[in-house]
Amino acid sequence: MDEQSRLMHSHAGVGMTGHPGLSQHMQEGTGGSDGDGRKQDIGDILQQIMTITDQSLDEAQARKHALNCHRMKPALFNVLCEIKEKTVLSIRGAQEEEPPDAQLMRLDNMLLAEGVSGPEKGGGSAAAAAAAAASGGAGADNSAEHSDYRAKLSQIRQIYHTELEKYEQMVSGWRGSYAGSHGKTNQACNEFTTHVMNLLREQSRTRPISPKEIERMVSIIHRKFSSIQMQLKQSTCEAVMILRSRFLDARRKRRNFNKQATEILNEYFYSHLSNPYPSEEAKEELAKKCQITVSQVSNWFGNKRIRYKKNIGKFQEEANMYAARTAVNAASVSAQGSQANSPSTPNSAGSAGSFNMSNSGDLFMSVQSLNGDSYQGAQVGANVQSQVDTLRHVISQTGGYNDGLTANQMYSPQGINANGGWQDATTPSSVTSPTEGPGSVHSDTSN
DNA sequence: CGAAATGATTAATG
DNA sequence: CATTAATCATTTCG
Repeated sequence: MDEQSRLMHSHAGVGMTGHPGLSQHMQEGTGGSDGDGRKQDIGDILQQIMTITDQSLDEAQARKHALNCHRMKPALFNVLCEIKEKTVLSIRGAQEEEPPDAQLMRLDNMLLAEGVSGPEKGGGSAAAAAAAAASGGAGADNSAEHSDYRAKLSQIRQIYHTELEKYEQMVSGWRGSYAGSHGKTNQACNEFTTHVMNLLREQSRTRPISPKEIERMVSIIHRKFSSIQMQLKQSTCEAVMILRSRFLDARRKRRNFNKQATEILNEYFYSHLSNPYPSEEAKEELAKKCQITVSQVSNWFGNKRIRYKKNIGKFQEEANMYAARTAVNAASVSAQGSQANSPSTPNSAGSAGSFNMSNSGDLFMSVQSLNGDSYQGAQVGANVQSQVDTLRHVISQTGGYNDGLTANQMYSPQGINANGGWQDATTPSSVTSPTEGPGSVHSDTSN
């Protein structure tokens, strides 16, 4: 205590030099007669301040009042404020500026994108109703699956908003373009700030507290609150991410297509085996028939192609089955038009046995070019092609005469072809059956 | 229950 | 942007 008072003393002495306010007060206070008396006064005041907390409350109040009324008080107060200001500034001058939160921006953007911080569409309790209504509208299945997700999301949003409101603060000039809501009511923060300010003001009567310091205090509070806010945003983001991965990852809610849909898809696949890449329209058609989306059709074909190619043997049975079925269909439908089922085809798609695509590709090419030249529409080409595909299977199933050809022209029992797939098959322009050429194909198929 | 089947996602590719 | 290949997560099957 003694030590401290001496310290204060010396400080006061230092501060006195060149302090207009102090000298002014001094003059009017003591009349400027003797310096020792003034020092004595200051010492007394300081002593009283230092010991004030040791006293009982009533005593302290009385002493406080007395001190407040002391003639030296304003001057001393100013000096102390100034000293404090200086020391504080020297302690932490530059490191005030916090890093301009790029992360906060990211979080905020994400929340906005996720529909959490955006405009509330169908608020709290109405969320379930909204979901229900939506389920009535488009894609009942889809929305029904998502309703749970939406309910949970709106729950998160609600919590987020109520919490945010508490910590929201009117940061006056904090990134002008920043999308946060500025003018919102800010219960907790404002409340707390006001409380602290009142407290400080109250204390400032007996304790050296300058307006600047109050300001700084407020800014500290605001920073704290904003960091809380950020934490809130962060955990909200986390929650949303978890929710997303739990509900929106379709892998978790996979349903097998119904049998009928699979039949349709397989039918198409095996009847277009040489080029199982449905056009956009074809995909739409299939999607409609199967009651699934176009992208599901795409997925299906993607999976099918890759899995077929990977292990043709496994699909042999299936292939034959569908091929036979569609072959029967084709035969019965266009029985008289084309007796293409005759195995007399010279090139015979000898490949058929192992489903080499290069041969079929050539065949396809020739048919296509033929169509291109002639008046026939593409439709015919497709028909022919699909029949050829199915026939190849029938032939292969029936077994017979293709072994030799398979042996010398065929390789890779497991591979589609050496080039690796359907894609390449259509590209080579050279016709592999030089003896006959397109003409034979024409005669074979359109006869 | 474990393995196979299967629909969806992802990274790489042209 | 469509496809392939690898992979994931689920469903179905034995």
